[in-house]
Amino acid sequence: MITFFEQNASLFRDHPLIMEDFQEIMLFEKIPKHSILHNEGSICNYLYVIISGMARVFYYKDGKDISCYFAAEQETITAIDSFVQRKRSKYNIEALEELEVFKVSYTDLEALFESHPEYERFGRLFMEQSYVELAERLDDLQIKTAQERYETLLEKKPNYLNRIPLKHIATFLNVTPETLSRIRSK
Amino acid sequence: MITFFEQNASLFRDHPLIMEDFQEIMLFEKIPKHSILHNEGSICNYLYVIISGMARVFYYKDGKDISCYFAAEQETITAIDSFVQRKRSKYNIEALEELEVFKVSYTDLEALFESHPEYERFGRLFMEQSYVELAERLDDLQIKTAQERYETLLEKKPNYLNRIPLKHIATFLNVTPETLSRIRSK
DNA sequence: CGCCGAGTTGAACTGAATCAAGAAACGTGG
DNA sequence: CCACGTTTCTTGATTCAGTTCAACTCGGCG
Repeated sequence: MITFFEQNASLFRDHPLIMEDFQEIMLFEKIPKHSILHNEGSICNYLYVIISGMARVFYYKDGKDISCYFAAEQETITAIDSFVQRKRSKYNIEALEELEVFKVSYTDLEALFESHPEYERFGRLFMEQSYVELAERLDDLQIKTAQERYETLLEKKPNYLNRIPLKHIATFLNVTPETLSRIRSK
Repeated sequence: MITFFEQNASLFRDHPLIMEDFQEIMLFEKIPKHSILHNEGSICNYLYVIISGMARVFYYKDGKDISCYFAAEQETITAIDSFVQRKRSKYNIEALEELEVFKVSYTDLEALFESHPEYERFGRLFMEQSYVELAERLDDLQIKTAQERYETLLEKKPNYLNRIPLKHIATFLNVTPETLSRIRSK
């Protein structure tokens, strides 16, 4: 978890002591490769902070499996639609590698926000950061060619390409596996 | 501004009295049609809550004007990358109609968060909501055809189509004006 | 009026999808 | 540790959704 805080160090500038309370509501867990951490149609009650390993969020469109988010060490993952809005999720979460995570339940997190409102700040800054990253991905998808999207991913997240099956990278980039293969053979 | 709070009523369930402090830092402003509220390359210091009128966020890719966000009554608009991260923005904001807005400066908002940390909650919930909406748009862009993207917009934001020039709708949906025209002629 | 940008329509073109088939990598059980 | 079946990845040929280019219409505004 320390790495997670290092990663988000800027968020804690003003509240260096914040870690301790937060750590109390985190549960360490080992999760085997290929496990499904969350199933679509149910409400997602956990936010996972990844210590080691890799996971993805995906959903089904006309029976096809579409990846829409990956997370590795020091990153977080959850079925955001459900976790935040407390409704049934359209997303699934899968462990792409064996995972070591700290998980935080929605209930505990809410309770923490209630009892220690100073954590709200952390929550807000975290969401702001996430929003900006998502907006960048959307811009990429909106205007870049398949080739450019691949290059952007290579640049921003080089390690994804070694660790994630190409078929998932393909749907993430919104190309077919065939096209991705052709792009890569250059 | 009342409408803004009605729109986001759920956010205020727990803090019904929150409006008053917040209103103090809002400045009412009338902005003529076609004005540029924010220019790329500068830091965006304002969040605008729209009371009447319509605005858009856009940027340039290879000299082409690409719209990536629209906001109408009761919605908010800012150059999010810049407002949040305090860096030069890649985005511009333009009034598509004459606007009546309340604007909130970053400095005042930060000061409010500092002096009344209970507002952080509002900020967090607002960002969560925004994030989920953005994620939906990203999913649309990732897997839907031009036709489907148009239909989704029609369904979610029917009034956009009467009020926004089609060339902007086109770039927003990531199609050419020609394609949008053909889709519509059915 | 006449101009200019916005929108439409048609024809040719192209980036990426689809379909198909083979090669390589993976994992499971013997 | 190997054999075998399954899945993933590659490569080629064909097809198609959407782009590009070009010409024309319409509506607003000086």
